[in-house]
Amino acid sequence: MIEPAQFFKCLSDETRLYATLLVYQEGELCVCELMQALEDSQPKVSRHLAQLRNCGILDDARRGQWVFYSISTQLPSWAQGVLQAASAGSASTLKRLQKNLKMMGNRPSCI
Amino acid sequence: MIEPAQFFKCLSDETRLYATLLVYQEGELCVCELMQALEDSQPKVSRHLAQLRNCGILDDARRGQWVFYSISTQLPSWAQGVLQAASAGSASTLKRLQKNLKMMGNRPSCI
DNA sequence: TCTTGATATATGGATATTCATATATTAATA
DNA sequence: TATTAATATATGAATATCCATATATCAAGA
Repeated sequence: MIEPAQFFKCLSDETRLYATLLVYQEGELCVCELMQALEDSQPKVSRHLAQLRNCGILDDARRGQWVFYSISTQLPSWAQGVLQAASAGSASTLKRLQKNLKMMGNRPSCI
Repeated sequence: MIEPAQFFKCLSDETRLYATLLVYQEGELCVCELMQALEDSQPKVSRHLAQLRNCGILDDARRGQWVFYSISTQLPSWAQGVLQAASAGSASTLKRLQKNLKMMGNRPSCI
């Protein structure tokens, strides 16, 4: 079970925060979708996702060549409350990142 | 206005997290009360409080020889939502720290 | 079914930077 | 002068990021 301070440390990095909030909003996203949305390099995104997975914030599941990330089913409800509040606090940034996502062609989620 | 990632970075340290939650629960506390509650050294507590003040999470007010800290009136509501959720996630630790506080003699708040 | 190449993702190593803490000192108030 | 609080400095630990490379999957074609 994740401790509050560790949870906040994970969300203290913008890449990890927005990756988490995007997954929270969208349900699940693969690495290449998150690269597009966040406009970041593959190794950078991958490393941060690994950290979120190791902390128990995200689950991963491979389907074909893609690895999809979703909010961990183990995440306690207080932490989901934090994500809800953080989404409100990041509304304008999230809107921009979700626009990046929509502009992406050939999204694996749609196959 | 504090950004979500910066806010979470501030709460990612246990001293700052619990100092903030204690102030959130108690209304206001001075440095020496927080030292007792957190069982930490004065410079350590002071340094973290300065950081919380600089980030706009806490306000400070000197009354006589004591400096009292309270939740900033500028703190946006999404951030207060996070503190509410974090309090639930830290319930057992908070209970222990508040016990330390109650055991303290000569509390400035009571004068 | 065995390559070959393309795409997707993860990781090792190197480096630079940030951060927490301890100790010592200073400032302010009573 | 005693108490309370803030700050300066040094040090070690943690962290982020980059580049290069490794692994995994899939799609074609022989």
